[in-house]
Amino acid sequence: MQLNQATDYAFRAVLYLANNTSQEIIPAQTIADAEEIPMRFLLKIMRSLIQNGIVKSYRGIEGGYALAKLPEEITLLDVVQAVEGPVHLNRCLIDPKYCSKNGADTCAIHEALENIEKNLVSGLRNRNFAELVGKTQNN
Amino acid sequence: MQLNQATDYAFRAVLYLANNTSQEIIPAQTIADAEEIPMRFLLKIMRSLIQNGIVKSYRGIEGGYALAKLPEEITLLDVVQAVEGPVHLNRCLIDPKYCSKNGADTCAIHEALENIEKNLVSGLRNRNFAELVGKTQNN
DNA sequence: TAAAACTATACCAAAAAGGTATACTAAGAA
DNA sequence: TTCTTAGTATACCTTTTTGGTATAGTTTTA
Repeated sequence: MQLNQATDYAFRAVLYLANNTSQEIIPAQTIADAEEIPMRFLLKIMRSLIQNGIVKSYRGIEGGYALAKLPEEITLLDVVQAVEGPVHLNRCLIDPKYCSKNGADTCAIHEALENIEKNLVSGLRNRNFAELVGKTQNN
Repeated sequence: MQLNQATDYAFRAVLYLANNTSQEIIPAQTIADAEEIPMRFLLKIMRSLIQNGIVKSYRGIEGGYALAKLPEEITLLDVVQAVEGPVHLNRCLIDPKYCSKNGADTCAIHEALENIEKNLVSGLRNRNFAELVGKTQNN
C-alpha cells in the first residue's frame, strides 16, 4: 500500500525540471546529483516518463532532459501512472476475475473500494507540478 | 500501490463473520471454503486480526472465530492496518529520514502526498462492516 | 571523429508476497 | 483421562517485485 521508490524519484526529477524555469535542457547527472538518485536508475525511470509524454530527452553533448509540457499540465497521477501503471487499490478492481466468485456488482467490498480508489485517483490528479514549483526547495 | 492479497482475504473473512448475524463461532475451514482462501494462509491472517482486536478465536471442538466487536465498529481501515500495518503513500511519510535531504516542511511533494494520504485513510475509516453486511452476498 | 549523453536489453541480489509444514496447545466429548 | 478437533507459534519455502547495475549501442555536436 505504498508508492515505490522509483515513483518518488520520478516526482523529484520532474519537480527538478519544473523548477528550472528557463526551460534549459538538464543532463541526468545533474538531476541525479541534486536529488541523490542513483544515476543509472534515474535514466531508466526517465524513459518511462518519456514514453508517457511527460519529459523529452536530447542526446549528445549538451543533451539531457526537459519537461515535454507545462508544469501545470503534469499531475502527480501522470507520474504515478507512467512509472507504476494504473492505480488500483485491490486486484478485483483490475479484473473482476480476481473477485473470488462473481463480479463487481455482487460484491460489497468491491463497491466500497472502488469508491475509495476513485477519490485517491482524483486526489493525485488534482495536484500539478506548477503548484509545487518554487513553493520550497525540491528535495 | 495496491492492497495485498492477505488484506483482500481479511476483508472477506471479516465480512463473512459479520454476515453471520447469529454471532455463532465459525471454524476457519468454513470461512476458507466459502471464500476460497487457502486454509493455512487464512489461519495466519486471522491471527493478525485477533491481535488487533477485530476477531476472537475459540479453540478445541466447536472452536473457530467470531467478531470481537460489532460490525459497525470495524472499519476497512482497521482491517488494512491489522494486516499491513500503517497506511503510508510514500516512504517519506513513514519517516522524514527518507526525504532525500530535509524533512516534511521543506518538501512540496511530501506536503502534497500527506494530504492525499489523509483522504485515503479517512475514506477507509468511513466504511464499516455493518454497511457492507447483507448488501450483497459476500463473495 | 571523439567525447558526451541518452537508449536498449539484459541481468542480478535482496526483499516482499503468498503460502506451506511441523510441532504444539486448548477444549470438549467419549 | 485420553482422543479428536481446532486454533497457535514458528519456521520455512517458492515466486514475484523492487531497486538497482552492466554491457553494448546510438545520436549529437564540438
